[in-house]
Amino acid sequence: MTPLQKDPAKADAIIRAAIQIFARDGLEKGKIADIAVEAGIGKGTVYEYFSSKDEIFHAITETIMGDMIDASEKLYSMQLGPYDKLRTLIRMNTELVFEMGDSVLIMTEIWAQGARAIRRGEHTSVPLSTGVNRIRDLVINILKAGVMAHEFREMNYDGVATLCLAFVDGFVFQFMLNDDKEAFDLALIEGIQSFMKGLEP
Amino acid sequence: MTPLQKDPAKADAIIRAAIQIFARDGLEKGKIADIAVEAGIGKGTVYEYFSSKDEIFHAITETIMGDMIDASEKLYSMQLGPYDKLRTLIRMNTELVFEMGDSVLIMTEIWAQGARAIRRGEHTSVPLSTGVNRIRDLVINILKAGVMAHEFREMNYDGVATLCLAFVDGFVFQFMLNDDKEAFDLALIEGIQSFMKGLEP
DNA sequence: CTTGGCTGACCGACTGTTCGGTCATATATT
DNA sequence: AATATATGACCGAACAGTCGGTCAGCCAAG
Repeated sequence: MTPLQKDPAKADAIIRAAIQIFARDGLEKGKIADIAVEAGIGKGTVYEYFSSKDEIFHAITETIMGDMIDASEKLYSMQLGPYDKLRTLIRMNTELVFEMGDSVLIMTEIWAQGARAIRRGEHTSVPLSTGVNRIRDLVINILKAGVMAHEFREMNYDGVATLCLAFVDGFVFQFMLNDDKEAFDLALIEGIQSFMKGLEP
Repeated sequence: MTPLQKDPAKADAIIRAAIQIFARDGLEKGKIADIAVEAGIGKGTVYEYFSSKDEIFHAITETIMGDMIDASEKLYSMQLGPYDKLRTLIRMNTELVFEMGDSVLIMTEIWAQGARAIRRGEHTSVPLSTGVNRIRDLVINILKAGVMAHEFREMNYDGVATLCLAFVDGFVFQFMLNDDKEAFDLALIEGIQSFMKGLEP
């Protein structure tokens, strides 16, 4: 949370180690002690950089979401037609998430955690939502541009944007239980083709 | 695990209570003591019916997956064309999962747990996989019938089946953070329409 | 000498599981 | 019918292990 003075590289090392450990053992079962060992520092030092386990969760979420948003915005600003832009965005994000490998497990749990927080009325402090909405906005803009350019059919933008994000999450979800990269690639090609066909005029 | 003599209604009550508590507090933070209170029995009695917390997870998974499989198989055996059958299967499952409400949070965590078990090499004891595969088989059969009847285009069955399951998971995932039922319905209609259009010849 | 980043032994709260005992009910005996 | 006996479901206090977080001191640098 607090911008740390100290050694920012060490904060980074802690985050990386935490991702390792939490992915392997789960958010609750993952121990601070193990994170410290993985990061090659003492347990107490972890608390010099993060004030609690929760804050580490928070930092991990921002790190991972940040990567996705950066990649998406970079792609968005490229010179590409809406059709190709959307196709690439979906493919890129899906592969990005898939290749996060074990981090996916963390995001899955953090997602459930966020959903619980929302159900409890704590609509604040769910950085997930803001991140997802950022990408959703990009998608909607691409869709609108595509309709304008007659590359896409008329549509309900919210519905299709949801479908689009659902595609990414759902696809990765399917392969969490079966990380056969080859099958993933095949399915992804067919899936994107089918999805894009659904948007044709 | 063991088929219990004793009062089966009580085992059921425990499962129901456990779903409540785990959905609210999470798989790890949900306490056996709270489950007992919710079920209106003593803490010790829980262990007369289930030998461990893990076994309760297991039972919950089978209960929920069982419901989904039953509904899917029932639909599958109905007299309907492939196009309508697939459309209905997707819609039904998506709504079923959405309406599980808080149980979705449990399934999400169990999914991550299962993925971890698989990564650890314990390919057994992941009832999730068998359940998912059961439904996937139904989908593939419907797709094949549809291609045969020229209701669907030629396709890679595995890829589209994955897309189909991804649709359900992903859609619900999107609405975990935003349980606006009206928006959900709208998006679902548009999503299914778009998806089905992608399968047309 | 002083500063402050670093450390790990330690503490205390927490919770899954156990187990000896209670009690309602069923069965046997008179 | 009334009483004695046996059964096993039920209970919750106690236990034992676990872990997040703290803090008193160490050590390297200046």
